[in-house]
Amino acid sequence: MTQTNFSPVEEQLAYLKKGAHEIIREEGLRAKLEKSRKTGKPLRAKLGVDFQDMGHLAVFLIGDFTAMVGDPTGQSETRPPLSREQVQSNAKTYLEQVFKILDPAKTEIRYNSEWLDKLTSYDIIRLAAKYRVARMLEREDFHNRLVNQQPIAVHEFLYPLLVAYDSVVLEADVELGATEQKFNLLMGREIQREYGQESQVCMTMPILVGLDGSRKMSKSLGNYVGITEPPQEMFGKMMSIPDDLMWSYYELVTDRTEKEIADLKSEVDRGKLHPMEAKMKLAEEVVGVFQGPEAGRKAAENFQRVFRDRQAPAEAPTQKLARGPAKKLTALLVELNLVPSKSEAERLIKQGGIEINEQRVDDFRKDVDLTQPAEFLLRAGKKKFVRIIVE
RNA sequence: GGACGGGUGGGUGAGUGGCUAAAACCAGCAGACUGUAAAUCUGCCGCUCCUUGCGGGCUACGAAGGUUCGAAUCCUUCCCCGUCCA
Repeated sequence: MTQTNFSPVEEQLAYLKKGAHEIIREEGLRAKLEKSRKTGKPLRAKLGVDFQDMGHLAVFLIGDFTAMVGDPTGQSETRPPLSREQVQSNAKTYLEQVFKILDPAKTEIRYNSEWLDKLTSYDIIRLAAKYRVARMLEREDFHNRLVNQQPIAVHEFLYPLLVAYDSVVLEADVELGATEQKFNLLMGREIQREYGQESQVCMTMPILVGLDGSRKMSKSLGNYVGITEPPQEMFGKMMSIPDDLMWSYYELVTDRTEKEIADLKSEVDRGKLHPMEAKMKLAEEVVGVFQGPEAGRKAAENFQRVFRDRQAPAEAPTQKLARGPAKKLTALLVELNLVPSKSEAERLIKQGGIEINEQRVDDFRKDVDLTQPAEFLLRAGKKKFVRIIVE
């Protein structure tokens, strides 16, 4: 796991700075990088992709304990505590996604219940004694709620302390987080010092704005692209973002350098490159990052066929059907899971959303002949295609 | 412990005895349009059956009972949530 030949410090630093919003403190980071280069000991980064690329060790921390306690959100609301089962199933999904970007060999997965479960009341009170209420209230969210007379539960004060304590246990050199996590990250620095450790460097990264172009990307807000989603889906979602938002995605998600991005942008601004072209490129690259370049290219081609040229996709999923008596089209649509109910199927047909072999179907009472072998392409709505084979 | 307020379709939320499968908005879906799965416009938007009709049946307004020809709407009990006071 140890790796002795790190790149020169300045090189590493430059790479790491791309996409980072703020580094507290850059000097500290430089010092740590220098030390690690000398000793050949990789830095331990609490959640860090880029660090891994530089040969350091990423520690992916799953806050299973804190999730069960309930997280304070930025929405000035208290998130409900999750059950152990829920947390476990979430963790599984996280890891699935995480390993799309992190190299498992250079990643350490830790669950914070591992140590937090063991803390005694005594330990917790001692931990709590290391921080002041006034400092706690510096956090904007707490401050606002206090001023507006909205409730703040005591455990919410504990939460940042525990997050900070995680850094102590992990002996983190660097912690990465979204800008909104800055408070927690900084707290890690102070608490580590209290426990006689060298303070971690905090790197904050801009929050990725969701597909709606205004709120942060979040699964619960439903404006997200899942990184395990099928390429087609991912591509489509990327195409639906507002044009202006492209650049931030280019910066945060793709490997392009800032200069490349600036060049692209100026081409678009000068009308030399069509915004749609730029966005397609983006979508292709984003898919490429998670699913491989090949998948990106295919998704792009497919998108052009289906949406620009309005043709059937190159390859539609196929469904085999056993031969049998003729069947109502509506029933068939439900059976194929293209539509949730027969009523919905009827509506779709009435609205002209069903095509068989590129021919719009307008009789919702139509029967589909299944008595002899056949093959046809069924289209339901804009994006669902199924190649049916009756055998 | 006390005082109020509230639980309605995927979400917000109107509706206080029939005209309500339930306003409006959002989300979703389809069609048109478009550089796009954006924006805009139009339509749809519980399930199901058929003889596809301003058709029939079923299910639905926290839960269970009750009053009534008829209840999301009135009564009873229960469960849950919120705010304020202690």
